[in-house]
Amino acid sequence: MEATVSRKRVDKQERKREITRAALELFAERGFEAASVSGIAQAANVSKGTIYLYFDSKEDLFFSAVAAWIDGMVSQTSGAISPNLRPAERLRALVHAMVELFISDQHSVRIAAAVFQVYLCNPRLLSERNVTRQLFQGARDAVTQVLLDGVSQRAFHPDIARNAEKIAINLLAYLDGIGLHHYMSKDYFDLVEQVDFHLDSLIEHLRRPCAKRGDE
Amino acid sequence: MEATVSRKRVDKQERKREITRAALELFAERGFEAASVSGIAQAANVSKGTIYLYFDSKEDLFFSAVAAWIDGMVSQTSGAISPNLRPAERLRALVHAMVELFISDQHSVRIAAAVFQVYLCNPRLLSERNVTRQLFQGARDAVTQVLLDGVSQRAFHPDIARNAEKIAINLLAYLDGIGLHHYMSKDYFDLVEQVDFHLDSLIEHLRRPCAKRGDE
DNA sequence: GCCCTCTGACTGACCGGTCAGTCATTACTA
DNA sequence: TAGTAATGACTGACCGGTCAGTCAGAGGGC
Repeated sequence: MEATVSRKRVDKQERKREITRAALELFAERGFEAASVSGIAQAANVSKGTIYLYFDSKEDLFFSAVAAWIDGMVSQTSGAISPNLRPAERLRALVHAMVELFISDQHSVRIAAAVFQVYLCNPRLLSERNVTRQLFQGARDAVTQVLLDGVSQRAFHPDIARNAEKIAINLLAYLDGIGLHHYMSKDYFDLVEQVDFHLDSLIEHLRRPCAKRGDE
Repeated sequence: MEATVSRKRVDKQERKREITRAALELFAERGFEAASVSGIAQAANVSKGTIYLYFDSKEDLFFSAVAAWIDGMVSQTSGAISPNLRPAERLRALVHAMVELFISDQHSVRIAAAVFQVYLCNPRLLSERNVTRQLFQGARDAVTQVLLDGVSQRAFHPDIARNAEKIAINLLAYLDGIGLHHYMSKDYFDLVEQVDFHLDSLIEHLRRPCAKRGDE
């Protein structure tokens, strides 16, 4: 009865971890909606039914996978924080370490994007998961502001003025994703190098509505 | 024949614009996958079949909607750019104006997130739409770097040190989305105000794995 | 060691529902 | 009437989630 060690085939914790790992992989690769539970089951070498022995729903699986990812990041970073620092300093150090880890992890951007979009598209989850609306809006606003302020500060700061065009075009490309493709199909870095020669046609192109595939 | 004013019911361009507008609304609200073509048709007051008279596929509709959104932003901003500036300066001014507009548009973050995730989850599109892989990776890296550098710079810059905790907790909350929810169910802003008193338990909480719903 | 019982982790066929996309039909104008 | 724009019922695929049934192996009696 007591001390029930691993009984049958595989340790339940281990199996749950395996499913979680496969899920995180697929959620990061395809996003929440496009990642199917069947696909995750296949990747974890279990049947779809098994997933539902360990998780209540796809949503539960998603947040469990993200939580496991966070747990991993936190355990990797929090150990190195000196306990001698004052609390506020320790939090700063923790954030700094997590940012470093975040950058070094290939999947981080995709996972963060998936989490962000799931919350964006399901405001209901904010209350269901005890995340206050103010908190989320604060986070969203902070991300937006930091993203945009950061870009504009970088783009216009004199110290990095020589990279301004590169960053600006990156932002434009990020913003439209397609609007510049007819222009960008030429070598983009060549464009940047010769920016003064091409800018007129670029802006001219931007002025015109994007008339892709002709309006018949 | 000439000056083809509204012929049948509605001008085709106008109808296409209406569908595009409804699509952008729903894509922004629910994301690419969760926004259904039927729903978009309903929001545009047309039938689903009509959508396919104007667009080849849902994907085509999505990128057309985004392109229209970009066209709108560009036409709103490019007109104000003085032609007397040197080309590089004009590009900077254009970016600056677009950033301003981006911030002021409620849907911008959601649309950008959707575009970003669609590209993240469908690398195939990068080549199909003549967006070079380098360009996209550049954009992604720029966004990531700017996002994280911006957060850490802000958090650690002495001028804004008094907001550091707020921003740090925002970042943590953004990163995990759920890991802090048991903590955050208390008033988050109270926490920030009394950060020195709560930080120890916060970090203690972060150290422990998130054991939600018990592992049985 | 052997056999039998019993458990529970696991399976995969199946369900109701939704999706993107199609096309025969209708509605309407010129 | 001729011709086109618009429709919405329909299709086949796939979705998340369920559950009756399977079977490897733990455990107990001898």
